[in-house]
Amino acid sequence: MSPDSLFRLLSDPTRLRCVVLLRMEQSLCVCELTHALDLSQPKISRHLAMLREDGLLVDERRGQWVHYRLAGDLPDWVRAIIDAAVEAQLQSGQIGRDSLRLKAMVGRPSQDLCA
Amino acid sequence: MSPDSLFRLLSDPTRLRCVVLLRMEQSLCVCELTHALDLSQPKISRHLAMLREDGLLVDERRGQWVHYRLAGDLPDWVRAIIDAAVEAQLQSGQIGRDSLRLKAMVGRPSQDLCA
DNA sequence: TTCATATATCTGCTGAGCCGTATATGTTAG
DNA sequence: CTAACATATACGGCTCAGCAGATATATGAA
Repeated sequence: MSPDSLFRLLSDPTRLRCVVLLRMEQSLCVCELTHALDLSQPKISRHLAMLREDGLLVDERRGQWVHYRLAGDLPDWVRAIIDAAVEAQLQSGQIGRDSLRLKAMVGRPSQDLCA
Repeated sequence: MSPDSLFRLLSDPTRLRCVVLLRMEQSLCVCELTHALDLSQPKISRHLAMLREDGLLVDERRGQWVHYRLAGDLPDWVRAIIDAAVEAQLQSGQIGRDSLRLKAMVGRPSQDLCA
């Protein structure tokens, strides 16, 4: 993971929102992210694939669902940048809107309500 | 300065190198950056203008030269991201190459050798 | 003024990146 | 098996960011 790669990845608002939300929620499946960000499934899936291919996220299939989370072996400077992005998105209110939609989602696979 | 803006700005390798070098050197004129990054003057100037227009850099004319430096009123999360980028570029060796060319430059306006 | 240097901007072009739609793949239930 | 759901990917189109090269502007010296 080079600085160039990370900043290129985070330069897209959709990818930034995914990364920041995953940093806060530990792990989310694609349908949860689709719902939280209020975007189409192929769009979310495509961006998650980019983040995965560059090693920023890892995926894990649990039954029908594929859960994504931040990779565990990220360098300190990557974590520092992500944490600063979380702080910034908190101030901008972007996270508020996204996590509000996430909490309002019914039947979330991550919440064992139907998994 | 929104997170989206900052990451979009830093997603270009040329802009990232400018910001990181300015973070380390405090203040540099356009010709020093052109020399250090070994890129064309119009290219450097265009990228500096983008960074200035979004408030990340400020410029100051001193005679023939225009010096750029990081803006003084940047939010903490912006500084945190820039500092992490410096750390990352140090590890990647990118800074080494750029500042080596900078040090090798003769007649640097910032060094009072000819200013 | 005229020349030299430093910086900024304009023009035209090309490729990267993003999108929506459709479809393929994988999983589970019946 | 088929149907329903979740996810991934392929396809085609489109916009825009970045580039090189030329030129404009600003400052200083002679």
